[in-house]
Amino acid sequence: MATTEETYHHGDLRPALIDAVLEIARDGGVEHLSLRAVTRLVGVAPNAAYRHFDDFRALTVAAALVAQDRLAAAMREQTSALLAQVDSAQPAADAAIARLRGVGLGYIHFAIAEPGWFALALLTFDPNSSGEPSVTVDAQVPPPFQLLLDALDGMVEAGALSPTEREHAEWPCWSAVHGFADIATRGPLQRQPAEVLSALGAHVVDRIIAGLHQHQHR
Amino acid sequence: MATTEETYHHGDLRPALIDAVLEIARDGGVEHLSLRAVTRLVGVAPNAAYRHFDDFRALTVAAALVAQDRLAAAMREQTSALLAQVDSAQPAADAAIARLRGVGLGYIHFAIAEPGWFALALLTFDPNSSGEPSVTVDAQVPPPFQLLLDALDGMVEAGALSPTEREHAEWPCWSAVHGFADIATRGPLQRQPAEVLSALGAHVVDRIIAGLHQHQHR
DNA sequence: GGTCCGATGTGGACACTGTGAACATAGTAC
DNA sequence: GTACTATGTTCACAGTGTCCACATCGGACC
Repeated sequence: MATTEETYHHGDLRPALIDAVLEIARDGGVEHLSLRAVTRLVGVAPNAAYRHFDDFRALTVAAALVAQDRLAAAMREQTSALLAQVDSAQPAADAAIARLRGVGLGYIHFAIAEPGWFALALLTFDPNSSGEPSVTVDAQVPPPFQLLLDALDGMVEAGALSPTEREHAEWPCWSAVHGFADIATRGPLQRQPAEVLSALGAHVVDRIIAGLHQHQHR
Repeated sequence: MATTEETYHHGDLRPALIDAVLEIARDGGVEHLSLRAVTRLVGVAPNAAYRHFDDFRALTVAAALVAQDRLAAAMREQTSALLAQVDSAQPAADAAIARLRGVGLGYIHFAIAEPGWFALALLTFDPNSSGEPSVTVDAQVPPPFQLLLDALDGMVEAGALSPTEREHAEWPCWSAVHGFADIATRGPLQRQPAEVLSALGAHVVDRIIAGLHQHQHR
């Protein structure tokens, strides 16, 4: 990995620090993160980080954005895999539903497979000091959330969801999927084997998708 | 409040420490919790806590259990309030549904109204050192979760849910409600006004309840 | 009634943490 | 070759949880 020889000046410290955060978060969990552990891993003095980040928090957020991108990538992969199983002869609504399932299952499977990165990805929000209310984070929609919005809009286009049902539909979906990921990761299900979590996660996704339609109670 | 005069021995330190944790968590948030802050508030040396708790973590968990009880109490109140609106002439299924809604709305409203206590209540789980898998925590079901299980069983008894639909139904419900509380508390909705959160929360609860029935997609 | 003893709280110390200020070095531009 | 700027280092400080030795109280025992 060290293509550049060891010098007094590291030369590529900023990305190296972010990588170190990702590595520590991956196999130690977010709670083992510390400025000193990160710089120690890179082989540099703790304060060197302050040339590239205002704060330890800022470093953490920069790495969290990377983790968020990986989460989004996993969701896209899962979506593609499910869409590939849909026969092109089937109605468009089926494909739209498969896409929405992929978004949810991708989120959940990433959380199960990479709990450290998943926890890291959540550190974007938090006590952002100043804060006038904003519907999303910093007027910029995080990529994973954008995937959900697009999938829901696709449902409407495909006729799988009425415009009325579409309203605010992102919140039930996001709540259920994120909530399950949290329960499976930090909550009462945290020690369950991956197969169990995967099966329960699929059940959660199917139930919330079913609930998007506003039918009468029987 | 000091019925016992100030002595060298505090005399009632254990509950006092737990109260202090609750107070700090309530208006400072869980991230401001520290052994030293807690003992400082009580007016005692940091090490005094070690006569009553193995660990700072143990103190924290003890307070978390109290917070969990208060959460459960809020859920029971909300459930009673909703049940009171149901006419006794209405079918039993309506009452069962109202009860389930109360469980979910109670959870969400508590999280919105007391975010510090809510975050504290979640600290029960976590890296419990050793850990063979257990479906619930320490072979003991937390009171808030038990309320959900009872409400779902009540749905079956009232005929509002088939036994097949009842299977694993606790996870979609818990995921959606807990997930929304997390989003509203620590996530992208954290700065929204309480009315907005309350309305969205109600929407989430209604959607997940609708999804419990396994009808066909239209 | 005096004496011991266990329960409870204190003080000091240690290894950590994030962060600020002052200093040192390397590479670049003139 | 000499300045300058970017980038790391070193030292220092306040804060954290936790361990160890000590102080002090209340109650039990003879």
